[in-house]
Amino acid sequence: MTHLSGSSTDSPAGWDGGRSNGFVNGYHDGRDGRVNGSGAFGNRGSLRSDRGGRGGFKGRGGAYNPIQPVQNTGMNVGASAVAGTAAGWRSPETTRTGPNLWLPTKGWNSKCQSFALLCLFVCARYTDGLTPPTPTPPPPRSELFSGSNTGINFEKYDDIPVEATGHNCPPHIESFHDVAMGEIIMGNITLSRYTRPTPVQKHAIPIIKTKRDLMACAQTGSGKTAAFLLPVLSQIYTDGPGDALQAQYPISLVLAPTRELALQIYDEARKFAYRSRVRPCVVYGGADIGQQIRDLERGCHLLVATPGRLVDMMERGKIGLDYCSYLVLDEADRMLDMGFEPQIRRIVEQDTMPPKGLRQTMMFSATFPKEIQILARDFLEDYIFLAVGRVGSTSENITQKVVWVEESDKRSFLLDLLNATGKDSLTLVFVETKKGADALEDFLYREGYACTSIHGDRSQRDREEALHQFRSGRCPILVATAVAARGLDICNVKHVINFDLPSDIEEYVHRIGRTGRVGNLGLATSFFNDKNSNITKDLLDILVEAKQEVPSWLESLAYEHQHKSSTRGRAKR
DNA sequence: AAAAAAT
Repeated sequence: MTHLSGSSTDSPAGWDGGRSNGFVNGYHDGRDGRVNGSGAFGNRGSLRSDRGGRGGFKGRGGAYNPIQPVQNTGMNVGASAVAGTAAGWRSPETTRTGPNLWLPTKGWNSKCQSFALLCLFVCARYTDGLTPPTPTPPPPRSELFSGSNTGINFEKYDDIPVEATGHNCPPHIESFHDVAMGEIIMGNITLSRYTRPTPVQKHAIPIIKTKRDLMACAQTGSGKTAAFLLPVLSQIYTDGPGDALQAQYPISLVLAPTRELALQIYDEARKFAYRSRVRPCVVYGGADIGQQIRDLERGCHLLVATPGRLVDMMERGKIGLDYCSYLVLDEADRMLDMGFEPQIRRIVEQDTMPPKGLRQTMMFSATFPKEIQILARDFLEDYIFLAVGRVGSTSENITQKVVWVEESDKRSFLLDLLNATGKDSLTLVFVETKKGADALEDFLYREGYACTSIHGDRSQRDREEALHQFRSGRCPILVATAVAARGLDICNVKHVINFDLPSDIEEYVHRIGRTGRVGNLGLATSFFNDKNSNITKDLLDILVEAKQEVPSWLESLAYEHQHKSSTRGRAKR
């Protein structure tokens, strides 16, 4: 979790351990009750044609600042004008002249009755086709907030050196109370049982609250997700939706490299948006697009997405990024590598999203190769670079073992490891190929182990089901490809096994980061043989830095490799 | 070479 769990690469989930079972069978429709259903904006016409794209910014008598949207300009027909007069979207500090739709009417502690009253008010008031986005009714608290799983080494995070560079970097905070995030956020922080911010949260929250662009690097499981969700949601509450009232114009966009990670971030966002008017949505491939569209039409202030499905939605005219003031790239180095970069440029630079400088851009990852940091500057303006610990380093809460295992011995060695594993802990086994994942799962299944597997050739339903079976402990062994390497916050993963080592060190860092999160201890075992010589040097460096035991054969190999390889270091990438 | 990401 990136949050304390939070980041994505870690996500905030870290604190409360695991996901909150917010969905069934891979679909997330019908998760909340609804006041007005969809179709609230029946008279708005098509997305593009009634706004003229960017042209919508003109004629407002002033420069448009999407980060601090002009309030109450009266320019948008319908919904925004109505909301303006209803004082619905203004800062709670400045407006209390009418029922405030953005905040609970009786403050944080009010119960569901006040929500019902609010709904009645909303229904009575908007009978003219100008109904605003549906408020999110409070789902059961227990569904959203599961127990905290902060570990015994949580306090040790304070020993990690922090680097924050850039113009006028605001001071860090020591407590969530040190920065004004509003009663809703503070209440949800309490419900999430976050007591103290993690280092990345201490620094990133004030930076984001002062509306600065940010490139943040922090170890896996150190709370990155919450580090961006909390301040971004807090800004949305404070600023109100501005002109982005219509369902299809999110104020904030979070992009993630895998569908399951997008889903996890969305679940975190729902947690922090509890009892607020902010409505998070998620779109990703492999799931019913019709359901996702219907969900969007009920209102979307914060959108979590994977790139392909988002582009599809944009091309269908279902989502406009014209008023997107906040852009977050989670697992940013992955999002900007060769596979994703064109799609990111398509979304961020070649459509209607406000340009850098007007929007606020935030990037998070546990790894961030120098070359990609340079590329990332294309999307940032006067940004602050934040690094908690060395970029790309691993948590000392993870015990890393590297063992020499020939290909032919891997299976029996794996069985030995599994047999030595406690009953209640989860084991994540990484392999390099999808075929390999299928084969290994079959093997373990035949050997009588309760296991499942996940990879990109599975149906989305199967993928989500496998993850659910694993998280819930029904299948305490998960065989996975790279799809599960980044960001997923699964509490109680005690052991990560690299049945096949990856070819680059970043992948290794993210994989083993599925354990040892938020101060908990974890174990990572990697099978090494002749096929892995490419990662020898980087792996050795990581082990030494994290004060791990280094096998003498690995040291020798690294020494030999150094003398025959001409492309050491980071010439690649 | 492989994995991921739209259909």
